[in-house]
Amino acid sequence: MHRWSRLFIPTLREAPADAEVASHKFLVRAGYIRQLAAGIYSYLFLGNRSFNKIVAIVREEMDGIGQEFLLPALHPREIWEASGRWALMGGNLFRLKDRKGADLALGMTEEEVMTEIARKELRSYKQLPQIWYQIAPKFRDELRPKSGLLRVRQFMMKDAYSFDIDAAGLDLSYKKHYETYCRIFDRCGLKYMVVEADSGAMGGKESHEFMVRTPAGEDQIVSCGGCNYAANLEKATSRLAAVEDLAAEGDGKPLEVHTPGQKTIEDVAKFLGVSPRNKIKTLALMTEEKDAQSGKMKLRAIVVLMRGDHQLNEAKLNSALGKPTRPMEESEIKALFNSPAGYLGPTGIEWAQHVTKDGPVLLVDKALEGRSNLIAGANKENYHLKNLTPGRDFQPTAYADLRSVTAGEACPNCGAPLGIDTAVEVGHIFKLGYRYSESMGARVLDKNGKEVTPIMGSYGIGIDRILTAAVEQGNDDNGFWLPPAIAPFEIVVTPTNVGEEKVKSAAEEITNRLEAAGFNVLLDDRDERPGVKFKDADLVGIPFRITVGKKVTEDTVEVVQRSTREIRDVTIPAIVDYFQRVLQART
RNA sequence: CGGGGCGUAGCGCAGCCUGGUAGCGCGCCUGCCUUGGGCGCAGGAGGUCCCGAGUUCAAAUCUCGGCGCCCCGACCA
Repeated sequence: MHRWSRLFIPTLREAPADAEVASHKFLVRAGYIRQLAAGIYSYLFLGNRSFNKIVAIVREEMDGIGQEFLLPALHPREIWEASGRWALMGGNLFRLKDRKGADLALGMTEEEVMTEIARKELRSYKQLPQIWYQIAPKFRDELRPKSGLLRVRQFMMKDAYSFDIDAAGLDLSYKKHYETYCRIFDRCGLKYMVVEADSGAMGGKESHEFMVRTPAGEDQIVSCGGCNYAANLEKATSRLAAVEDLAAEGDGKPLEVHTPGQKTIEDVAKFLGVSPRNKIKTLALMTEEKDAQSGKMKLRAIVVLMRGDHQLNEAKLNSALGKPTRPMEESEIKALFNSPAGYLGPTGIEWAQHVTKDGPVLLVDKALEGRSNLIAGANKENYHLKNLTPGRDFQPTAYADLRSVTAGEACPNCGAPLGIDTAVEVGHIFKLGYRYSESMGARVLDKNGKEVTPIMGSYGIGIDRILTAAVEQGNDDNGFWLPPAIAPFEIVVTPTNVGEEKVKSAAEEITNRLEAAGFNVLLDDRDERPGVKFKDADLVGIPFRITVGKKVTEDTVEVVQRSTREIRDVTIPAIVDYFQRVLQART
């Protein structure tokens, strides 16, 4: 029997001053977690119980489609070199040296280790498909850990990897994960959305994120109220209303206009009496790439054109270019384009006509494709150009979707207005493709005895974030309530006065019977005043409370549902039946 | 890495400007009392004032250096 008086459940009346988000405040106040260092937390008794329940659900569901491994967290530099990520991951990868001076890394994901096993062991198409997973700590040297358990340096991840002979096989492995993830999050009692996602630094094509809406989240998700379209802002698109182009002025050729001191889009549009929609926003960026001949890194100018009222989406730009960029400095703009920074425009510059060719790259957002008589900087202090038409007055390297969707724009599928919410990512599935199997040299023989590279997928779930998201999803001023499936206890039994023999023994009896029926029950046998015990019961995330008080003389207790505060009298003999009915859905 | 803030008892904070006895609330311990929403009374324990150096007769307080933590931004599977 779990007696509160004997357990370590250090609840706090006040939240630590540095806690900002609800989950952080309450998990600390409720005695679930304690901080060890920035982004590093210990789980105490209640936290660990909840954590273990989540792990059990994930494991049970994953065992339905895959096999569990346990991989080392300490990785030799060599395998990260082999995949190319030693250089790519930058500061986010924890690195250390052993006493001999050899470089090691703490695993942030395990594509390399899993692929290394596949490379050495998989020989034949007959061994495929494989789905291997593990539940293990991951490490990230975050620039800024924050929000309690939401962005941390060490966390527990369920990571899975699939190996298939061909794309059709990968589709199936991916689908299995998609469905399994839905079952996992359903069983954990989370309200979640599945959104199309950008695959970012992972490479690969198709990708979905499992998101829980909360203001504490760090992701923006775009969703449609009219259909099931949902996507991460990094990936989302929308249907734009047609824009009326300006009429050509003069002979229709680019026409210089004097715009003294007008630098911003807003200023220029107002000054010329046009809408920002008829203006071109010119953004100058720099990226680094390897020179084909010398093999040395060199800078490459990237100029991006957006519709005046649109925002550049960095994630989209990154995936269009395949590498990150930084803003160009004023001196660089001057040196490369002989233009003052506020008046840069696309004309009169020899743009590379393909990304593989030398020269500055001109990427133009699709919203400008087919437009005419636009206005942009003239590469000359205090002047802009009218009558600009892409393709006629300048030749873009390429058109691409580079724009961030804004709330209220039309859904690409059905046209209904789109909404934007903040959310926290609890799961992410990727079709990786050949990136790791190729670079690390995994090969199997196919039916025809020919060597082929297996195609991979990778699939993650943040265990800690399931708990955090659940707290974010269910809390009020007094504390939080977890879904029964992941709560440390489903029921807390609160005798109002342990000094009264009848109350005390009834509480014990009820606890015994519920435990015998398989429920997780916490008996608050502390000799405290009722107010203290009620406050604690409200705080610690347990979804049901049984108050044992005066009504024991009538063989009756009160059952309180934490989320709704609904109170119901139940007779003691009926208590087990009652919870079997109410908690029936639990697994 | 840029900007801002903080570091004094387990938690929340005051004291610092203007150098001299380290303080408040909650929590904790003992006793009495009380028992349906963080009771009441009495007594008590608990501090390298983040670390180091300096100035000074004297430093929580002033100066310099370092470390840690939080927030905003940048970054981000």
